[in-house]
Amino acid sequence: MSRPVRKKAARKTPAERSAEIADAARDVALEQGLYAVTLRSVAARIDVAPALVAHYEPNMDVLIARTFGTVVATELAEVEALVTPLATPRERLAHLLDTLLDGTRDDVTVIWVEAWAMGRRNEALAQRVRDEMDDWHAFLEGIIAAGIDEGQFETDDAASVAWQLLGMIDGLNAHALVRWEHAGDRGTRIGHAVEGMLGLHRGVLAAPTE
Amino acid sequence: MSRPVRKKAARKTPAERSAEIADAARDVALEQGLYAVTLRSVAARIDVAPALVAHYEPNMDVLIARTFGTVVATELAEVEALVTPLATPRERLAHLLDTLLDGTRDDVTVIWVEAWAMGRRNEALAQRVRDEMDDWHAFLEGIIAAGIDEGQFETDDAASVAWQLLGMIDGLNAHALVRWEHAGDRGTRIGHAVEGMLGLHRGVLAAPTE
DNA sequence: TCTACTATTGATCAGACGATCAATAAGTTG
DNA sequence: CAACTTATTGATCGTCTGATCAATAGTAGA
Repeated sequence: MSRPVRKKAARKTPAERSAEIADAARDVALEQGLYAVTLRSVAARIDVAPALVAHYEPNMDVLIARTFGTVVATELAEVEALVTPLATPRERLAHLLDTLLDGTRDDVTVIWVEAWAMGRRNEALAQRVRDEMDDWHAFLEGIIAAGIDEGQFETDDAASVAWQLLGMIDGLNAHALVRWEHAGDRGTRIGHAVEGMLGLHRGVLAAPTE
Repeated sequence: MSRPVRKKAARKTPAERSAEIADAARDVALEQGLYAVTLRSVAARIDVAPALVAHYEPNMDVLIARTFGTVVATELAEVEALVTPLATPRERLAHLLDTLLDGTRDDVTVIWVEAWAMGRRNEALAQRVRDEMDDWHAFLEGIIAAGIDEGQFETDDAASVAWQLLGMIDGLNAHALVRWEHAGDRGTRIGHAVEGMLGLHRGVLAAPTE
């Protein structure tokens, strides 16, 4: 006689349960992508009835949008913490590129790519995507502007360079999702493009800092 | 008394029907994306029973992969026809960038973006994506190699520049899918980055050809 | 004309999805 | 201890998905 695998879940405070659901959604998204974030998958992960998730999240589109937001905002915070301490804008930029293109963040890349596609059918998500892109853009622009101030970079439009850079990073990472062979060395030779955008002499960006 | 809307479809030769299904799948993909290419949506578009589509396409993953392939290969052929007649590699490259970043090809961009995401669950599609990326890469590399031969471009690694360029184009276009404000002027200022990659003087690429 | 082939169909299956709702039970307040 | 609130549940609905299969009906060839 096999009995039901799950007993009734312990009653928790709304705050606790809500956080638990958010965490589960985040984990599912990182492991299997945004399309896998469903009522049932989230419920199963915390061993709870699907209806409970629906009770806390009356609209799945919103949960998906929020999950995207937390994943991406977390990544930005991590990269910021990693790069900001560095001494010069040039170092910060070089280290940022190395970090974002080292091929260890495919889980987040999938979420970005799926978000661009899903955003056309999920306006809450689209809004969130725009917001997070704005945050990333502001971060990059800050580095570039600092470089201009210190006379390291030369460009008349830091904002424009920033979104070009973002596009480049996101595109190269997206390419890697299908394991395209050429995507392997992403990051090793992106330097010249960036040097071109910032009026640097060839090789300056990749050169070791002394 | 409402009668069934559809009579039995006229019997066609396998070749005809097969082509009809392929066309319908392509139209659905261009209008609503790859995720909308389903047995039922394709069948409905040509006013035929879903089972008939299944009869011709025993596996939807394969139909989706093939649909992606035709859409993307067609686009490549169009761009090639547009650009190849131009006199110099510099002109070809400039015109290619203008064309691909003019914001009129979102339908194809969606297909690319969805394909990168779907490719992780659909190996047939992933293989096709890699193949089409190879074709695009070869095309770009050809232009760049020609530029090197003619002394217009300066780089030691045309292949590497080619995939960086691809990444840039795809990333910037993907950003536009969620109608990010900054994505509006994609293409107007991509020049400096390319100039950096190709050792050109600033502004040379965007300058009018005389 | 008779036969063989097969294009096309409706019916149906099992599996997902989001969502809703009445019933239960755990906890809180009086 | 009783009354109330509400976290949690199972059951269920309607809709979508890919897939299978026996039955029907055009068509081509002998």
